[in-house]
Amino acid sequence: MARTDTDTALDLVVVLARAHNAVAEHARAHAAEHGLSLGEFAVLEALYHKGEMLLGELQRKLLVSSGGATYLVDRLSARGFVERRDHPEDRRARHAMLTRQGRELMDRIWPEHARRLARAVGGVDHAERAALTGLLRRLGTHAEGLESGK
Amino acid sequence: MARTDTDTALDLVVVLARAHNAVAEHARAHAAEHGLSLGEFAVLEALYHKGEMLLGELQRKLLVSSGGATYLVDRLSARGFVERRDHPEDRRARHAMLTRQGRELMDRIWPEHARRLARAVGGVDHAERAALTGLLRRLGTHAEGLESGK
DNA sequence: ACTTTTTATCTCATAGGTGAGAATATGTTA
DNA sequence: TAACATATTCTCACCTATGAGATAAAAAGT
Repeated sequence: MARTDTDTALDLVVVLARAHNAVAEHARAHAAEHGLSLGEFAVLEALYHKGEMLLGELQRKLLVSSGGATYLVDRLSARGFVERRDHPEDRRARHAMLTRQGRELMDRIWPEHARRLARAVGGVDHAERAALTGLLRRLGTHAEGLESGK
Repeated sequence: MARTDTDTALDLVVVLARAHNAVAEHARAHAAEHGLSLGEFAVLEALYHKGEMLLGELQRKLLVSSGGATYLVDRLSARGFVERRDHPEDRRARHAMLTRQGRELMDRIWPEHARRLARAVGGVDHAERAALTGLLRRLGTHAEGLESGK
């Protein structure tokens, strides 16, 4: 029986989900070793690499809801890794930025995190990785561009 | 400044997550149109294509906790799409299976679901899809095989 | 100026899922 | 048989994130 385009598309969706889950699990496990959820780690990582960000920027970058951004920054503030700062010109807006503690934490754990992710995707070699990244980028961009209805 | 293997690995992790999220969002939106969460839809789909399954099999296939499997089957039972049935030989175990209603629901909505997923991954053509699927399968298998610690 | 619309964050009720442990059944071993 | 280990589902307390609405500020329109 002939395999249709739809069949191969569904296969792709399945392996995409499995691959993502497997990689995310490594990230989750490492974050958990330091008492952080994946969302919390993602906030720290974003601030670590971009400096300070508006909550709304965090929200869009991490693909969480507005309530979610508030929640994550609250939790990290309570533990002293992040602090809020009022925006100098727009009084609606607030920055989130790493505290010294937060920066030290990331100095300590980020290299290992990166190493583990590199190991997690180590099943494909350098050249394959480049091809895979290109195809996934195109796939993602296309899927994001479609209206979900239709 | 030279891009290291680690850099390309991190790029891959990022686009993998974005691609997966974008595709999953289409699935989520379609399931929601029929009042189903993604987890609920996944249960129906599994039972639709595999016939009846033990709750434990569902749990492993859907990557949810034992509590999660119970919860999902509970909700679908309450709406009459799924029913539990005792296992004939192992009295610890229970099957979940679609009711006639559940089967009719899936007859009605599955083709459209498949069509939407095919559209969502339509950014890459047939040949690319085959390559992508192969690479992702290898990536996922490798990542699943690694102990999360180390 | 005034009104309206948009933008940014926060609050809160709730959905959805986790994971430890209970309850029960089965399999294994002294 | 008794004791123990393992397997399966279910219960329950809890965690994380959502989304609608509140609040407030800024921007745009009249």
